[in-house]
Amino acid sequence: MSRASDRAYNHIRSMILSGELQPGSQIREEALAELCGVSRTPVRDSLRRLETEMFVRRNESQRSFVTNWSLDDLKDAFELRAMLEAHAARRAALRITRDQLARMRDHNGQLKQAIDASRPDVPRFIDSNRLFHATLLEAAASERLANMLMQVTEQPVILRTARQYDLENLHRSHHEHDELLIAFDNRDGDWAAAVMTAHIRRAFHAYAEAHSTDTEIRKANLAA
Amino acid sequence: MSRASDRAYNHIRSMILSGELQPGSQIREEALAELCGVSRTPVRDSLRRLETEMFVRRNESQRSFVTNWSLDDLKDAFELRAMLEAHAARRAALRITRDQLARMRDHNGQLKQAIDASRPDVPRFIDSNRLFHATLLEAAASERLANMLMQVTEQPVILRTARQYDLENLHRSHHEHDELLIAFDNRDGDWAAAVMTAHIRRAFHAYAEAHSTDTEIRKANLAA
DNA sequence: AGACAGCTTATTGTATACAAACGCCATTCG
DNA sequence: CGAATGGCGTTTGTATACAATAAGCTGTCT
Repeated sequence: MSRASDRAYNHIRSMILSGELQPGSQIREEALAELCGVSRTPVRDSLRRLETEMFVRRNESQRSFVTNWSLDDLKDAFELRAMLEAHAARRAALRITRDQLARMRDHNGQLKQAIDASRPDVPRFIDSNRLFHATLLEAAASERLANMLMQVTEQPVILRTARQYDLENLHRSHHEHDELLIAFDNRDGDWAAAVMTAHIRRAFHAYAEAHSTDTEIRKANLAA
Repeated sequence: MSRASDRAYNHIRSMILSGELQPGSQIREEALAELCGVSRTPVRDSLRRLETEMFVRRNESQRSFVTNWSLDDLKDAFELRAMLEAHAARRAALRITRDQLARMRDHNGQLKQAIDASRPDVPRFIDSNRLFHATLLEAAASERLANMLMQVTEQPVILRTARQYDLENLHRSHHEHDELLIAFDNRDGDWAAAVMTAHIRRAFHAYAEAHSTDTEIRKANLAA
């Protein structure tokens, strides 16, 4: 999309991600337009897009609100993501090219370097991880599947998950990716799908654990 | 959405479904605006929406075209639909209320009446079928899943599938629905998911068979 | 006091004018 | 002759003004 529209979309999205726009709060088109330095037209486009991505919700009289995520919503998104990624892995196992496989190996190598450093390089981990999954999706060769996966992957809470991984989880990710690559080598769709299911579900588990700890800490702080 | 915008959306969508707008053809905003009797603004909204639903595709320079479906795309959509509906069935089996179950039974009863008449009432079959699946989706209680399923169910080719069922397939649908209801009664998610997978895959098989027959006939006509 | 009607204000929806981008075609230069 | 370039027409993007709708408020009537 064009410049103003893109700018508005990215701006609003990042304001939601950063919490600058609080979950549940109403957002008005004109206010956003001023914040983004564009007119209402591109803002409206962005809001429609963010609405389909479930970042934004509209009430019965067309007013927009930042979506307020419950733990159930999150579980839901992860469940769907696990299913879709497993499906993608199965398809990829049957279709992946030598070149794509080589690129996935490379991305996983980069990922390993990022976590083998004296201090883990989390941004680099996230980037390699993203590229790994993107290449897998390319190998799965289903535009529709790719679109759907974006919808469940680009959620605020999911985006923050990787940052909450401890070192052990980072290494596990690397090993799971490795196993995935072996499954691909063997063109074993069932294996690939199973590894991927476990991979995503572990990610959810790691998040939920960190989250519940957070919640407990927050409760403790409030009590004090 | 509001009146003009809705009107434009439905109008354009139905023109695509009816073939009035040919697959692959370019569509210009202003032309559509005139056809719908509205300005470009609501037309643009509609195009964005139809684009996320993959009815419309845009090239790299933002021009819009009616999506042109390949058999692979179709297979893809059915595969995803089978997976998502099975997931929905599994969730529904664990959550469905007495009321929802009663409504599903009722819809399936209506469906039976539609096909037991001396001449099957296909529109009524389609409507009961739709309500049956909608109630299942309600029982599955995942807004995100519902949105995704819409995306793969509302496709032109899929919408036409039901019309291509022969009488035997109509009856099979009824029986599969019945089995699903028994699985729900027993709160057996695995069973429900398996029945649903078979249900959707049979639908695809029926479509593919009719389609290939069509194609063969067309080829024969061209050869003659 | 409570409820409801009518007015006022806030917010979104639509139309339209203008700006920008892009494709196409012709023309020119190597 | 072919490729590059520049202008023209077409199509989409953006801004803005105005219309429609919904929410909130106030005052009145019961």
